[in-house]
Amino acid sequence: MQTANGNYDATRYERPSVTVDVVIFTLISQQLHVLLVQRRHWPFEGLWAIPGGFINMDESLEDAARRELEEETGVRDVYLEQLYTFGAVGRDPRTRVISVAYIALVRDDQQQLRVSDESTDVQWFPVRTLPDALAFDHDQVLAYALGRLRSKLEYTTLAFQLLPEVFSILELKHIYEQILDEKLDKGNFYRKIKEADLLEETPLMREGRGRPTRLWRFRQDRATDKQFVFRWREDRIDK
Amino acid sequence: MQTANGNYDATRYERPSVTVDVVIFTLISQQLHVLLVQRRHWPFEGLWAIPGGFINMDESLEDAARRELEEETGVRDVYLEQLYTFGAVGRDPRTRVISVAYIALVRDDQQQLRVSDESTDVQWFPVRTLPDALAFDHDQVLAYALGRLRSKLEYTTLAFQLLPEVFSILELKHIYEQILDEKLDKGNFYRKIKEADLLEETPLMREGRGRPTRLWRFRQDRATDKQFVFRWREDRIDK
DNA sequence: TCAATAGTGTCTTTGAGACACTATCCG
DNA sequence: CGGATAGTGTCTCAAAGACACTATTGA
Repeated sequence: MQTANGNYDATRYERPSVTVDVVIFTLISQQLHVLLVQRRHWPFEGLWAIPGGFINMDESLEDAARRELEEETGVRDVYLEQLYTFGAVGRDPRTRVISVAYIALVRDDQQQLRVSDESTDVQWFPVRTLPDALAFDHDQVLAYALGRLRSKLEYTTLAFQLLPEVFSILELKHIYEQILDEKLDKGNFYRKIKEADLLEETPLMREGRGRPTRLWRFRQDRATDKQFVFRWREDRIDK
Repeated sequence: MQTANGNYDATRYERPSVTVDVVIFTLISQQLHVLLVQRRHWPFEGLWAIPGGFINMDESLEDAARRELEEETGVRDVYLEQLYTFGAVGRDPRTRVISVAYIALVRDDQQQLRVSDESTDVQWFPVRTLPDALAFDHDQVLAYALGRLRSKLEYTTLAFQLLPEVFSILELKHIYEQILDEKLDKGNFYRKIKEADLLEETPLMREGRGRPTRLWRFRQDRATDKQFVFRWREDRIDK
């Protein structure tokens, strides 16, 4: 018992294993992708899985998530947020495993992928074309993560974690469209994002085929203190 | 590693303890209350704590939450929802403890409180007058639970879990006011709740000092399939 | 009758959504 | 000039909020 009695004995109870799993999202050429590792060993040998691993006794859950992420995939410097804890009996055939799942958002850029000796491969998958079967209950974990991501976009500045340092407003709109999976009106998007006063104009422009576009920077200061509600639909709610 | 290698050995890693803690809310005479237990033993002997305890190897997290809740407090038949997992190093002086926290909502009614041998007392506290110090990091857990509860009220039918079978619309309004901690307009509340079509009229009336009031029942069917967005303010968002 | 509580109606303001318009580049 | 992309203006409609009004009871 956490409310234990005086003669508490830490070894009295059999203990489950605790892991952290990290669902990592990024944008690659404007498409939302998720990072998976291919398992080298039993169980689920050869299947793709969400990266993760056992926690150490002297690190917090979030530290464990960062460490595992780097060890298994080489990805660093991510935005991390706890998602949910999965603890069904039998979700891991080896032993009882409680898994604390995290969402990570990274800027595409040049994350240097690395394969650990636990895996045969590490790869970004577009969320629209995921492998058919995933190891463990990772299909559920992934679905849950996607749902949460979509829902949080509408009322947080999470999407900015996926963008490079400077970006155009229409690029930002494109991300929202990707993740929400619906078309947004250009004019309304401009209005809404300007009103929110979350962006800072830079002197930079980017040239393309038509009219050059202004580049903006995300105002870090507003990010945390001011909540950003970006709600075009009221019916997409994270259960 | 969850992505373990072929010669995985379940005993290779030292394992943390895993507990579930349950923050239980109810309404008592229209005030929001939370249930705490007073610890009989070290550590934090004599301090109030959120009820909880170690999970068994053969039960899911939610099952564990229900079991602990009943064992420690006698409370049953609750609405349960996972809140967050707390895992800071040193949050429990005995050993490394990962705690999966749940929120529970119960109808006041006649929950028969019971004191387990782990505790010297079990008591409902109004959320506005909580004990100064709580055991472990339970003040944080509780604050987090309250934040979540407030936020979810605005876009779910959670509040109905706190109400008796039949109730008046103004009672419902009162709950919202309690939990959101702001006054709501009577007319607007009537409009909004009627439009949502979540209530079913009963033939019952309740007499009081002035005009008698109609009693309503919550339409279970609408509860799950239809999302209820009850948003008067956009700025109260659960981080 | 009045005090007390329940419940309705209505005006104003805000903001989302649709969509047409203007701007600036290249060729 | 026209095609392509960037960015603005404006109308409409629905819903939130403020608030005044009516209804029904007991004393």
